[in-house]
This record gives sequence, C-alpha cells and structure tokens, in this order.
Amino acid sequence: MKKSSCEFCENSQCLIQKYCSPEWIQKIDERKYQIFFKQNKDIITENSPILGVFFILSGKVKVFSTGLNQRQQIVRFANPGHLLGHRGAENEVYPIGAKTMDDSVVCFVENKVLDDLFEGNPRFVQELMKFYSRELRKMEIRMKNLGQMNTREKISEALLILLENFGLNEQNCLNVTFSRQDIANIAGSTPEQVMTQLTGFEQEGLISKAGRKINILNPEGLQNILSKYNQHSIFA
Amino acid sequence: MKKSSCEFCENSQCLIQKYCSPEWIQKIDERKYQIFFKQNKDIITENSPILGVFFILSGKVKVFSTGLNQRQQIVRFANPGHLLGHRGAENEVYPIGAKTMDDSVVCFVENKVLDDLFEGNPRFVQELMKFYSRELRKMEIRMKNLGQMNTREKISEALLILLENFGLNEQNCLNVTFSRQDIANIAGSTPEQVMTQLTGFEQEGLISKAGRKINILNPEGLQNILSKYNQHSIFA
DNA sequence: CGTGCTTTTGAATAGTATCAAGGCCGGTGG
DNA sequence: CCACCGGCCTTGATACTATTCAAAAGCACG
Repeated sequence: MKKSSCEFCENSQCLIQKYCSPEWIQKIDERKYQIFFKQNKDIITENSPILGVFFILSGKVKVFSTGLNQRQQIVRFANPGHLLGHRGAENEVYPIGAKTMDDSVVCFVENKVLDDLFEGNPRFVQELMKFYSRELRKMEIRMKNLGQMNTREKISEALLILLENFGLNEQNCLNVTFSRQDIANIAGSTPEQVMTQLTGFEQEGLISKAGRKINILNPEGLQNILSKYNQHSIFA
Repeated sequence: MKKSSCEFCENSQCLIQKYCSPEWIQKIDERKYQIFFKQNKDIITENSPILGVFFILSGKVKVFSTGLNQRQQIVRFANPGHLLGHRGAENEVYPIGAKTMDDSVVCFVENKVLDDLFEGNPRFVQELMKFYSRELRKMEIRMKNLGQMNTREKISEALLILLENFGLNEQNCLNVTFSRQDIANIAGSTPEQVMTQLTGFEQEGLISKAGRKINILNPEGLQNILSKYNQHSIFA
C-alpha cells in the first residue's frame, strides 16, 4: 500500500495533522511508517520493546492487559485519532497489548522522530498531554467501577461502553460482534455471568439478542443500573 | 505562611523548577498560590469546578473517587513532585477528590497561567505529558488487577502499594497508619476482608500487626502472591 | 472512667466462579 | 448439497468466595 501524506489524511482527528506545522508534516511523511493490519492482528505485543507510538488512521483497536491464565482485561478501545503506546525510555516494554478489531491502518512514528516533533511543535505536545490526561481520568473512574460494582452493574457498563464506541445500526444492533468472553474481558467477569446478565436484561426489555448480535433497546435503562454511583463520564 | 520562590524550592522534583526557564519561574512565583493544608483536609472536592492544577511541594495526598454509599476508591497517591488535576475546560469539574494524609504544602496554578506556561516552556509540557502517560499505564495495570484478582491478592497488592509509597521505619513498620477501611478502599474490598486476609498473612509470617500498625516482614512473600499475574510495575 | 470509634471475630447470607453437558451455528471437506 | 466437526453459546448444578450483619473487645480521647 502506498504511504499517504498526513497533509491530506482522511482522518481529520489525527493530532499530527491538526497540530503540526506544514513543514513538520512533510518531515513526518518521510519518516513515518504506515501499516495496514487485517482484522484480529496484533499491533502491539505485550512485553515487546517500545520503539515509538502508533497513531490510528482508520479501524478499531482494543487495548488489553493479560493476567492470570492468559485472561485478558480490555482496558480501553482506541479509535481513529487516538494513539497507542507512548514515548518510551531505553529498554522499556509495552505493558499492554493492542489488537485490531477491524481492518485498520496505523501510522508508526519512531521514538527519535517523536523527540524532534516534540521540539518543533509545542501545540502538538500540549494536545498529546491532554489526550493522556483525559484517558487517565477515564481510567480512574473505570478503576473505581471495577472495584466497587457488582457483576450486573459491570456488565451493564460494558454494554454502554460498546454502545458508545461502536454505535448501533438501523435495527438498534451493536455495530460489532463480541464474544461473551470479550464482554467478560471488559467487565472483569466470566462468559457465564455475561450470559446470565444478558438474559436478565433481555427479560427486562433493555436489550434483545440473536446469537452474538445484541440489540440495545433501552440505553437509559442500562444507565439507570449504574445511577447509584456518582457517575462521571468514562467516554470521550 | 510566606510564599516561597520556585527557584529555591526544597522540592527538587517539581516539574516547574526542573523544566521552566528562570524568567518563567519568576512569573509563576508572582501568580501562583501556595497553600498549606493540615492533615486530613480536602485539597480537591469531587465535582467542584476545575480552576487549575495543584503541584505538591511537600506532604502526602490520596486521590480517590466516591462511589456507591459514599464508598471511596483510592485510585492513587500523590507525593511531592506529583500533581493533582489537569488543565480543565470551562465548566468542567474534578471527577476525583484529593485529601492530605500529612501536613502538606501545595502550589496552585490557575488555568490561564498554565496556558501561558505551556506556550513558553515546551520542555515543561513534554514532562507533563510524560507524567500523565506514566500514570495512565499504571492505572491500566491496576485496572486489570482490580478486575481479575481475588481479595487475597488485591489486599496483598494494597500492602505493597503502601510499602512502595510510604516505606518502612526501623522496625519494618509501615510509615503510615491506615484504617482497615482505607486499605479496603485501595483494594476494592471491605474492612472485614482486610482483617481476615491480614490475619492470614500474619499466620504465614509475611506481616505482623499491632493495632493499626503493620510490619512488613516479607515483601517478597507478598509479591509471590501476585506472581501468577503477568506483572508490570504499578510503581513509579 | 465513660464514650465513641475502630478493630476483631464469627455466623448467616448472597453473590460469583467453576464445572459439566447439551445445543446451535458456521465452516470444511467429501 | 450434505454430513461432520469444532467452537461458542446456553443452561443448570455445585462449590466457593466474599459481603453483610451482629456483637464483643480494644483503644484513644476527652
């Protein structure tokens, strides 16, 4: 695939395009790697050395951390305009893994290029800082939720996260098919519990399901399950 | 209390002192607020409007998020050199609360001063970005742990977090006295469970306790409890 | 030397994970 | 096109873990 220029990038949310000066965009064009990943491919492998940062041009990516018995905790989703990894020190490794959930295009910028970028584009650094700071706040809230919520609440939240990140099609069906295991990996629970809770939600008329497809009929109802908590938004 | 200059600040870890130019340090001196908080006072109240960022000069601060039934989740500790809050947009509120655990001195910098700082000190912004990005990684790992660990493991981790943040005195006793409730608030559990697990650890010779005082006898033993997990460090 | 808080312990209860088995579906190869 | 196979979904039974509730004991403070 031919490498496209950041200048004419289809993704108007990319921090490079938005906050780097024209002369720098050209330099990045020369030095970036643009990589195409098919669905379900690893962009970042846990514990591999940090060489730079990945900017997501298109597609959908899940970011996870592997724990006991290879069980994965999905910590967040990264969409176009978001980024993966960070400027790492020597010999540092990625503490998380990242896998595409759709065919995706990702731009990779090496550490040393990043350093130059930082020097020349203060506005870009500011926005990068805000990105991390926003994500940090979301993580802090998610952390409280995982620590305090019961399974029903955590799984309701997982559905809302999917809803927020992937949206619904015309039939109110989630624009993504996740296995029960995946949903459990968001909520911090088990596939069986996901099943039990989904069945419960269905009986309450909050959702309906057909195989793996899940229709969200009443998002407010799901939100109400969480309303006891002092909720701050975990969304963008 | 007389406001001290950043130039001669006793805290050599402060990002302002380390990464702002001399002329800017003077400007900050004029425009910052230096506030003394006694132990157990609120620096940030949850849901109050974001007016700026707090830089911790000295003391110890816990950062928490309040959930169901006023139950608190301690999401992290902030020590000298760390910062609280972030550059917020209009009408944004703090999603977390922060409370001193010791007598503490904190420097407050308003949003509009921060903006000027950002413009004039690219290196400062870079370091701020790295701070948030480091904290984000720690939160992602903590999140997995809270989602996957059982109570025994979570409470062992809580002790290690206290150990890392506050250290031991000569008698191997934690340099901080936390109530069972507080420990439960770190681990995402209940005071009763904390009790049960602490008693267990004591019988295994990992710790000993005298009232609220906890002696860590075998940190490696506590670490071993967590070793089944692909552990990345949640510490600095 | 009370008073009120936290700690400590145990018992009862509820919640959750684990295990096992059958059914459904999609894909593959005959 | 059909039969087979493997994986995931689904459900229920079981065992375990954790929370809740209650009550006594210890401690700090006035």
